[in-house]
Amino acid sequence: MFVNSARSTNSSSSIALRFFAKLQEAVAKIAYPEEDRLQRVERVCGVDVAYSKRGSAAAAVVYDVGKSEAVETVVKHFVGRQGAYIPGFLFLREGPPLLGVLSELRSGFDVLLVDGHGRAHPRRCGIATLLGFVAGVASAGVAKSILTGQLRPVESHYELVVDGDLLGLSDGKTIYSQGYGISFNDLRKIFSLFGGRYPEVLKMADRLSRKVVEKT
DNA sequence: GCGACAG
DNA sequence: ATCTTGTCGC
Repeated sequence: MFVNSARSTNSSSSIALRFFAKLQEAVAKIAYPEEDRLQRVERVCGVDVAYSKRGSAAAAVVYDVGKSEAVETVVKHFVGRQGAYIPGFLFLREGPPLLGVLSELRSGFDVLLVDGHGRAHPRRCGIATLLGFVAGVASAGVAKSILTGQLRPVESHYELVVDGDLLGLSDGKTIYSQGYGISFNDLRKIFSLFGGRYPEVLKMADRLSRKVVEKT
């Protein structure tokens, strides 16, 4: 399977991208429950990918929030140049390697944290949502910059809104949004749990993936 | 047509 | 994401 990516990055430029866009729209329709689903958030799993010209490395870290320590770690190195990054289709680039490390994890966790957006996406289905759906686990997106929408101050934090839709929560820097199988209220719990900041578990996954890929 | 555009 | 020197602040 190939996807046009050279000059054009919009969803109407390629038949394949139009298909994937439809997939995102379909998953968005069944990903966000109204009722709360997260009973507890004691263990979280953070995933990230790092690159070099020769290849890439994906890391998954299961982390005990109460003890503030990693429970299990998995890293996989992939040889070869990765596919191009296309705005709105990050999952095409990072989905496969992330699914790879997740499948090797033996520890369980309450929610998957993905470096990127979930519902805060043009089609309401970023990599956090799609990865959670494919892996069959509850998930949330944690991004370092906005893809769509704007921040508006509310109380002591910010809300990410677009056309009147509430898509995420932010501390002004990091943006949290619903992934697969969690309500907005569940997202609030997660946001509060990490004080709205970039979670340590994702920093660990970031450092680990970079460490492995740099020696390539 | 123009600008924006997770990582 | 990665590349990459200097610089501001604790």
